[in-house]
Formats: sequence, C-alpha cells, structure tokens
Amino acid sequence: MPELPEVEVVRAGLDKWVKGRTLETVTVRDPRSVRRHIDGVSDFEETLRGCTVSGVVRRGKFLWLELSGLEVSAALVAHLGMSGQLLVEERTAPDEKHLKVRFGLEQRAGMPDELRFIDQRIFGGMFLSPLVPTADALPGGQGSEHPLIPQAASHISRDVLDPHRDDEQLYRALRRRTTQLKRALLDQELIAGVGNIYADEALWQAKLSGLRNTATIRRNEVARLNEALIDVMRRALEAGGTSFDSLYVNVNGASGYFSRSLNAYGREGKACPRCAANGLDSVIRRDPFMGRSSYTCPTCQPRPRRVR
DNA sequence: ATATCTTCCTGGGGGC
DNA sequence: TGCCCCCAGGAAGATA
Repeated sequence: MPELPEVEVVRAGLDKWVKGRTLETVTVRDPRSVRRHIDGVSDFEETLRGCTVSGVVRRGKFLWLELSGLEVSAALVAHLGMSGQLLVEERTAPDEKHLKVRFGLEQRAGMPDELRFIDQRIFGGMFLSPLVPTADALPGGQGSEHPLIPQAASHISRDVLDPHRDDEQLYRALRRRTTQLKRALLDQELIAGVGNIYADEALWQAKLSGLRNTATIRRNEVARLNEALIDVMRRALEAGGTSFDSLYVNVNGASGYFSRSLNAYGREGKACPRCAANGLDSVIRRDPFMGRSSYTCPTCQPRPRRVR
C-alpha cells in the first residue's frame, strides 16, 4: 500500500527514467483509471500526446509530471491509490493483467521505451489537473521550489518529509481539531503522506495511543510524534530506495522491504518489541478502526481514560 | 462549518 | 472442490 515512502521511490524512478522524454503515444486501456480526467478518455490521450516530461514532483501521496508542450498549463497527476504501480518497461514486454494506461516514450539509448500505469483495484488513477499557486508558499520564495501545484492536490498540507514544516505547525494543526489522533494523522489536510501502516508505526514509536483526543495533546507529545513520523518514513525510504537503479519501479517490492521491520502494524498476537526488550510481556492487539484495523501495544501506548 | 460515513474496486482467504 | 462473503486500502463526495 503506497504511502509517502513508496510514492517517493516511484518519483525518484520516474525522475531518472522518464524526465526529459516525450510521450509519443498515449493509450488508455481502462477508462476507469482516468475517470478523474473530466474531459474524457480521448481528450486525455490527445492532449498528452507529444508532451515532454519536464519534472517529477510529489507531495504526500500525490505524484505529478510537469509537462512542456501543453497549450494550457497543467500537470499529469498520478495517484496510486492502494494498488497502483508505474513501471518503465520495453514496449514489447507482455501486458500485465491490470495494465490500465500506457505511454510510449521517445527512444533513448539504454532506456526502456514505455511507461505503464498498472492498478488492480482502481482506487488510483491518472488525470490532467490545472496548476495553481500553492496556498502555503513561503515568503521570499523559500520552500517554493514548486510554487505551482495541481488543483487536485492543492488542498493537502506539506508532507512528513517536507523540510519547510516543523512540530509546532503539526501541534497547531492538531489542536485546531477535535478528533482522535489517528484520524487526524490520516487527514491529508493536516499532514500529508501518512496512511494506515505508517500511522500505526509512528504512534507506536512515539508511545501514543491513536485514540487520544487531538484537543488535549501536549507539545512534547507532538514533538515525539513528529520525530517518529519522520524517522519511520526515512527508514522506509531507505529500505525501498534500493530499487532506484533497477529498470523499473515496483511499488509492491518497495513496501515489501520495509514490511520486515514493522513493529506494530499487522503484528496482532505477537510480542511488542519494545516491551520485550524491557523484559515486559505485552502483545500487539488489533482493534477495528474506520472499517479497517489499528495495531497497538496496550502497555506502552496507553489508551486515554475517556475515549470520545 | 466541522466531523464522520459511504463509495469506488478486485482478488485473496476463510468459512461452510 | 467450489462458492460466497468479507476484507484491505486512499480520498472524494455525501451526510450528519
């Protein structure tokens, strides 16, 4: 499930293999994968044909290709949803079962000539979105390496690894809301890039229960949480980053590396590693959460006395 | 206005 | 063996 680190691995791969190249052909194999493109499948194909990819940018889980050669300024947004992949391959490679969109790339020595969007569950998609100024560009251009952002991603906040963000901002964002801490972490408008897996991991690392009320969270707790978020994302990125040089970027492979080092997520019934190291006997539990699951250690992530 | 619920999808796995 | 149902997940849109 691609969260920030997995999407960053994809971004880096596209930056290496696709940036600077022209999209010579565009073929949509499943219209559902471009349903967010409001002008329809034909417009998607025709508008993009002949464009050159001038940059590859990410914020949170949103990824977009900056383009030259368009009449109206827009970016090609890709969201991987939960099963999306972007692969760079030879045009002659057999079609993947869930191949949705293919982009024939201008020939270049030693580089594969096709970009493919593959998506089993179709929660993801690709579409053109007009570029608008970021609402949070900093004065003096600082932090405005990408002062324009696709409209479709303009509502989300700076992401966990954005250098122009700090724990004070996170504290204020959390305090503005009255909701459970984990819900807030998953809200891309408060902090971008966190999904269910890394939310559980960061909360575990910070020794915080996701049931805590954001309205009563303390500064030092938010500082701990922010540090944990950054650390978890960085470690996942390092684990997935090994595939930067491979000929294609495999999202599932990228997240797979890190799954070996998860401490809480998916570990129901297994010992809490921190408690075990401290000679305590505590077991990770799974609880229903918004129609899915939360994994926590009941000992080192104490539940608030009163849960809203 | 804010907070939460529902919907979009498919395939793997459990239960019968 | 096979069928059915549930579940996983992100985020837009609907609803409270």
